[in-house]
Order: sequence, then structure tokens, then C-alpha cells
Amino acid sequence: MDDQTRMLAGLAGLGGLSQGDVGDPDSVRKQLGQPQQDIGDILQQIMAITDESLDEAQARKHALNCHRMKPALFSVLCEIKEKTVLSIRGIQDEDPPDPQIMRLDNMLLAEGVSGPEKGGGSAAAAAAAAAAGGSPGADGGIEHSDYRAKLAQIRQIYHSELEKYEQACSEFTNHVMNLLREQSRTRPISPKEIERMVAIIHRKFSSIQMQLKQSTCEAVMILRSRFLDARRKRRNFNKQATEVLNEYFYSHLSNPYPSEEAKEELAKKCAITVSQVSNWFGNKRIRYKKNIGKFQEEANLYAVKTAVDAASVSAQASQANSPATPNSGTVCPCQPPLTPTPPSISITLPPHTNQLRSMLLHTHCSSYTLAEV
DNA sequence: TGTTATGATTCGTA
DNA sequence: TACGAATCATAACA
Repeated sequence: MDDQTRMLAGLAGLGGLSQGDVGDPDSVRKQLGQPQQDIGDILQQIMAITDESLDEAQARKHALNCHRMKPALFSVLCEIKEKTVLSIRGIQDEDPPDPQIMRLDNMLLAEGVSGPEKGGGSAAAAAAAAAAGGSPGADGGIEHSDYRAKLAQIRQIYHSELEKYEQACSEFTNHVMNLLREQSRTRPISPKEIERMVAIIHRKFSSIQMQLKQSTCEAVMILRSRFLDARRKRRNFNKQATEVLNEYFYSHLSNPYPSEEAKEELAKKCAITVSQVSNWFGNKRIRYKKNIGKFQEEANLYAVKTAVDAASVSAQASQANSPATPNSGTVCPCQPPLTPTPPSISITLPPHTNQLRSMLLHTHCSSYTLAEV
């Protein structure tokens, strides 16, 4: 007798036993000896069970559990089921880690939604602020804290939902396991099958978790884009910052290319970023070049201002160490009385300064700047 | 509401 | 990679 026939015989034998047959070995042997019994009859008997009262069903269940052939048949059925089910599902059980889940996990970790709370959100906010090139001003601070607050909200919702899902998963798993353990007394359910069922439940719940992670990622992306958009809004630099930048620009008109150190210094003074300083000088150079006439007044203004500053420093110095010496020479002498003698300064200019040099030829103070160059 | 000013971005180049 | 040039987007102002 092959496995299939034995299983059918087992089902037929147990299902076909009447209450009167239970406990009667001869009757069981008689039933088992008829493997070709019509399956229709078996189904009929199974369906008939539903018509029985609860007491009758309980009694039948008890009778089946107590039947002396039950352990043997049960183990045979378990064995057959194990073989067939494992051969079908064995390969599917070994799931590789889902790359999408890994991506989502990494992103949530990077954004500070999952993982340790301290630093995560603020680091992401700082990164977003840095990406936007935002200034650390008062508004920036407000937006920064706003971002963190919103991120914390998302984080809270995410963890709360995750906890709910995990709890539900655990409860449902326990429930199913108890049910299967209970059922395993009357039908062939091996521990491995229970494990598989648990794995199936976990897979279902992890797919729900993935949806949650996806939604959270989307929320973070939306928040981040809004935050970045807000930072992209152009804000004029404050007056003091513009003055500092202009002072540097006009006092270095012959070579308005601040070094990295100078940019950092200016950035610090103006409370802006180094890239903002670079942007400012880039814009200033091109706009000055395009319309020198328009900027002339401004140039004169800053030249006077710088000259006055230099003169006061010089006066202080001459008071300390007489005799007096001329000023440092970084001032454009658009105002001749302040700087009677152009200083001789040797400056190494970058190649592109040729353009600026030609540009300066058209300014009224070009003689000085060219002499300086 | 139109214009100008200005900070930021993009793209090509040396 | 820094820079020039063009352009965009928006603040500031008349």
C-alpha cells in the first residue's frame, strides 16, 4: 500500500467509524480493509458531522482520540503530510532579506526615524539645512526646530504603529499556535507545520510593516522637501553682512577673489556660509563688471569708509610709533587726498583675472589698480 | 503691480 | 574645482 492509499484508508477508517464501532478492533480492521471505499461516502460522513450536536461532536472527538489505532494512523499521516508539504514549500521558506525593506530601514535610520532618537533627527535637519546652504540665523533656528518637531511627530507615530503591529502579530501568532496545537490532537499537524504557519503570519505582518515604513518614508520626504523649499526662499543678507562683504570687495578691487581662509573669515563675520560668501562674490564680480558705472558711487563710498578706517588705525599707530607711515595700501585711492602715493604691492593673480584687469581699465581708478597689479 | 535688487542655481570652461 | 555667465525666484520698493 502506498502512502496515499494508506492516508485515504486512515481517513476512511477514522471517519467511517460509528459510535458503536469505536473501541472495536474487528470493526476497525474491517474498515481498514476497504481502501477503495467511495470518497463520496467519506465526504458525506464528514458533512454529516456538522449536523451533529455539540455533545455528539465532542463525544465523537473523544472517541477518536481514544481509539487505539489513532496514534499509528496519526503518525503515518503526519509523515506523509510532512513529506509532501515540505517538498512543495521547502524552497520558499528560505526568504532572502528583502532589498526594499533594507532600503526603507536604512533610510529611516538615516533620517533619524528609527534607531537611537538622540541626534538622529537633528543630524538630518542639520544635513538638510547644510544642503540648502541656509544661514544659522534666527529664522533658520525656527525652521530647524520646526523640522525636528515634525520629524519627532512622524517618529512617534511610526513607533506607535510599529508597536501596535508587533503586538497584533504576537497575539495573532499565539492564537493560531494555540489553535493548531489544539487541532493537532485530532488532525495531523506537525510542529514544523506550526512553525511554517508562524512564518507565514510573520511574512504577512512584515508586509504590513513595509507599508508602514513606506508611508513613513514618504512623510519624511515630503517634510524634508517642504523644509528645503522653505530654506531655498531667498533672504537678503542683513545690512551689516552686506557692508562687510562690500568692504572686502572694494578694498580688494584689484583682486576680488578671497582665499578660502578669507571666505571663512567673512562667513564668520557675516553669519553666513562659505558657499554663500562665494555666491556673493561671484554675483558681485559679474554685476560690477557688467555695470561699473552703477557701482561707482558705492565703490567710492566704501573706499572712503575703508580709507577713514585705515587712517584712524594709522593715526593710532603714528601716535604710538612716530614718525607717521602711509596706510596699508589695501584702499582704492579713489579719493586722492587720502592716499597720495599708490603703494607698490606685488599680487599673484589667477589667470581669469585678466578679464577683470581689462574691466578695471575702464574705471576712473584704473591707473591705481593697474599699478597695483 | 511692475520694476529692480539680489541670493541661488545651473552649465560650460579653463 | 573655481569661476564666469546666464538664468531663476523672490524680496524690496516705488
